[in-house]
Amino acid sequence: MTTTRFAPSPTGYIHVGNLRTALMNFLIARKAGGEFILRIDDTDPERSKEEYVDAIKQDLEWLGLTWDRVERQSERLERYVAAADELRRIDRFYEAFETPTELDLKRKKQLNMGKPPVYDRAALALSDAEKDALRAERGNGVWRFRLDQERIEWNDGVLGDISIDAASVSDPVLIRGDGQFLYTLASVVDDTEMGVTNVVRGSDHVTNTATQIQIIKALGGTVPAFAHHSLLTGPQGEALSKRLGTLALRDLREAGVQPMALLSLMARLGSSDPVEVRREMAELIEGFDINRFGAAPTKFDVEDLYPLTARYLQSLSLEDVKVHVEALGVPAEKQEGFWTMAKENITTLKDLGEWWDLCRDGAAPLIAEEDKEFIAEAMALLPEGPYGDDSWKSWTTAVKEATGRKGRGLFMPLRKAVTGKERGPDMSALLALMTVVQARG
RNA sequence: GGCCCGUUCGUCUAUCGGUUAGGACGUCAGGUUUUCAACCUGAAAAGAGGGGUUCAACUCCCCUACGGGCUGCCA
Repeated sequence: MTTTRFAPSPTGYIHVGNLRTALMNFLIARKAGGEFILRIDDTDPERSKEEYVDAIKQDLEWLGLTWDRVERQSERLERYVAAADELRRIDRFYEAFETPTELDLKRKKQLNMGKPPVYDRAALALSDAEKDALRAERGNGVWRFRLDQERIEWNDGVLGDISIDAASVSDPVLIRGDGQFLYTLASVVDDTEMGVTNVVRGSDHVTNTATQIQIIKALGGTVPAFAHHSLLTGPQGEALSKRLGTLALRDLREAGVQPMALLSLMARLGSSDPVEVRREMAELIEGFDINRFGAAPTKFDVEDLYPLTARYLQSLSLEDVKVHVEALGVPAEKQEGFWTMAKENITTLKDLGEWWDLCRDGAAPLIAEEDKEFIAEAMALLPEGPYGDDSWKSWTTAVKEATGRKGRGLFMPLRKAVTGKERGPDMSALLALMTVVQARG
């Protein structure tokens, strides 16, 4: 069975970058009729917060990314202990005692000499007596996985054939000095034991993947299919991490972005498929193919979400938005007409209020100097509100006869005088919903 | 510095040696709608640079430049 997972660490709110990863994994699982696991990577008790766990779930629920199972790494520590024992047993694990400062110094030296900053495996040469001495002096060391120094290759779902020389990578630390298990080990153990078949993640994990493949094999697991999608950049190509502050999912929700608009973009951006707003998740699932994504960094512009949101809203019926319309206080008999009129002229649902205000209270007129006389004449011909379906037609016909104006020269000044704006809904539909025209005096 | 990946219209991309380099979004211009929007039609718009290989290169190879990632007792 196809099994995928989204594995956020609850150290903050999730943002568009995380969403892209989550969505891809979700779509793959759903398309294959498989299982989608939400795995909370909370091995770090210092930084993990329950509040973020809840927030992540809320954000995913808002988007309809339902998971079949929740797993928490903090509840699986004994599995990691077992894996560590196994690695020791097969002699792929060794304890090292360098302090962070020492390691830092080593790296700097290597760089100065033009050498790659790879851990020199000095600890491998330590005798048991030396280890005991170091342990007594410095406490427990870290545990590193001993890489086989060979080329590690895999066929990546996005990147194609990848080959990384293990000699260019340091033996990864899997257990910290304080005994805490690190991401690389926990992730590998979980993926293997949970039967994860497809791992989609950002290309920032490419090098990890090389070492993880060796660990998986060492533990006797099956290597899943890997796909590393490119990372999102800002519109100028700058690293997105600099802008993530405004790109948390909850901020987008707060700004009025519609889930399907966001999902439609994230499910296709960076692929060869066109970005089109979809009404249903099923359509996104149906058309998704990870192989159609490119390896180059993808520019993402938050602003693109708003036209998509607007389009999505246009496709909705009153039923879909009834609560919002009702919340504005639109009387039942006017709701249908109001939504039909307003939906073409809003970007987010937040804009709805503005149009209802106009219907209820009218608006301060916008009258050009040269139109003053014309508007005065026209307003004299406008009966008192409330208005109905024929009001606009009969009024403009009368104004046309009285003034001889027609076309844009007739309608635009009237639109501005009635609504106070140059752009807006169909005037016939709008006036029918209005109660007061302020320009009438 | 080392390793990995990348670079085609403004944007996301197609092209698996021979194409008028295609599409989508955006932009612009017409049309339609008695007004806005929508819609229809059309247009402008691209192979980072330099070397090779080849009858033929966007496509394969090398170099350079640029972009992204990794190079943690983070994930």
